[in-house]
Amino acid sequence: MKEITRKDEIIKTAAKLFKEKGYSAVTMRDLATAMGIKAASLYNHISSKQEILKEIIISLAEAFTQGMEQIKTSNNTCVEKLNKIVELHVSITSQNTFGMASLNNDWMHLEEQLDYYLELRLNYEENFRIILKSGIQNGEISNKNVEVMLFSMLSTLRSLYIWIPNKDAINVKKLSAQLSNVLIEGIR
Amino acid sequence: MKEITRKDEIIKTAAKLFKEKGYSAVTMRDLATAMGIKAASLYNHISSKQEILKEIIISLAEAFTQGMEQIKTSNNTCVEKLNKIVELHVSITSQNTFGMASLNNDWMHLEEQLDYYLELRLNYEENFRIILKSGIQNGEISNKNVEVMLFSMLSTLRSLYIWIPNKDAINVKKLSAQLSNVLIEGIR
DNA sequence: AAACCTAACTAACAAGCGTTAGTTGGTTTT
DNA sequence: AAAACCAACTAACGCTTGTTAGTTAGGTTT
Repeated sequence: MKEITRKDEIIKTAAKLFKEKGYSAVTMRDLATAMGIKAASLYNHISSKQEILKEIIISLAEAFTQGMEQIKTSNNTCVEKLNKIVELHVSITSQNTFGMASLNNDWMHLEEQLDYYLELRLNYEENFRIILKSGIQNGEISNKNVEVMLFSMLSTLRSLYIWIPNKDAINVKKLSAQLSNVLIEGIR
Repeated sequence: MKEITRKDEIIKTAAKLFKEKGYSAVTMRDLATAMGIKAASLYNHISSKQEILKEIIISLAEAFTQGMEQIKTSNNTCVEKLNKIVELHVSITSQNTFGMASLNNDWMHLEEQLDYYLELRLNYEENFRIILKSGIQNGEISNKNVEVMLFSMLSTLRSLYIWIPNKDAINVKKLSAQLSNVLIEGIR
């Protein structure tokens, strides 16, 4: 169950390269060189370049969807839910900064799975929006433009992959708390 | 002085395509088709694909540098300076959402100009950081982690290109005010 | 010992890439 | 009317792309 297959290694290496140059600029020969083998040998483990991208992006998108589902069905206050969302992003991102780059920058190169990805994303954003709106309604959150708030928070959370150092040594709880504080309470 | 050259049209069209698929995934034949001509004809106006990217990115990076220079030498309060920075981003982005996508996503594909771009970016971020720090020092800004604040604000401002509708019809002042409010005062 | 599996290899393919050379017809300048 | 310029064209180049076919050596299972 826990063992790392050769395919996993290829996907992980690919994610690293995709982060640096983007999906389109990374060739199968680049990837093979990084793995220390020949390009053709990759195809003993994966069926296509596209499959690698799909594996990276869809698994992450589904992790976010699942995390959001848990948060929305919890009976926390809206602000607590927002805290949990921040934590979700910090947690997932710190465990896979490379993959998050693909999720953010290369999703448009998905082929078969593009519609599915877009559906997940739209759903995620809508759940986020609902939390903000009900927070305004019950007075937890100040009555400002919802779309501006949503955009601001999501932009920051989506950019975490650029910023989070690439090690598990990161303190998820602490960083999440600092981020939540800045995002929710402002900087004044 | 004001006339739009054929080269300008090519660069503008290229920026639009680069936003959709990224620099590497856009071929000179794609660009030619979008212009209604053949790929070879492009070379009557530009010297290389790389030159197009350079023109898009460097002109924007220099616009930000110049804007920041004016803000830092003004004698406004730090919070007012932050307001001006937000306005700078909204203003530049609303005038060139396509180009901003390249600036954010394709800068690593610059060749000769990569070092120069990185220098401009580092300088811009440092000036931003100094404004935040002096705001904390004189009590205008709450004493939170500077890097978290900087990261949060910059992430949001850099993502504007995804969000701002692609027309000049946008009300720069109004959107800037809303954004500043959310970023500085928070959402509580 | 035979059969199978794994993970690499060499060689090659057809398609697509950025770019160059040389040409053409229409417009503007001399 | 001649010369120069502009902005397109056709044809082709050498190279790189993702991918396939077929092979091989070593380890595991039957």
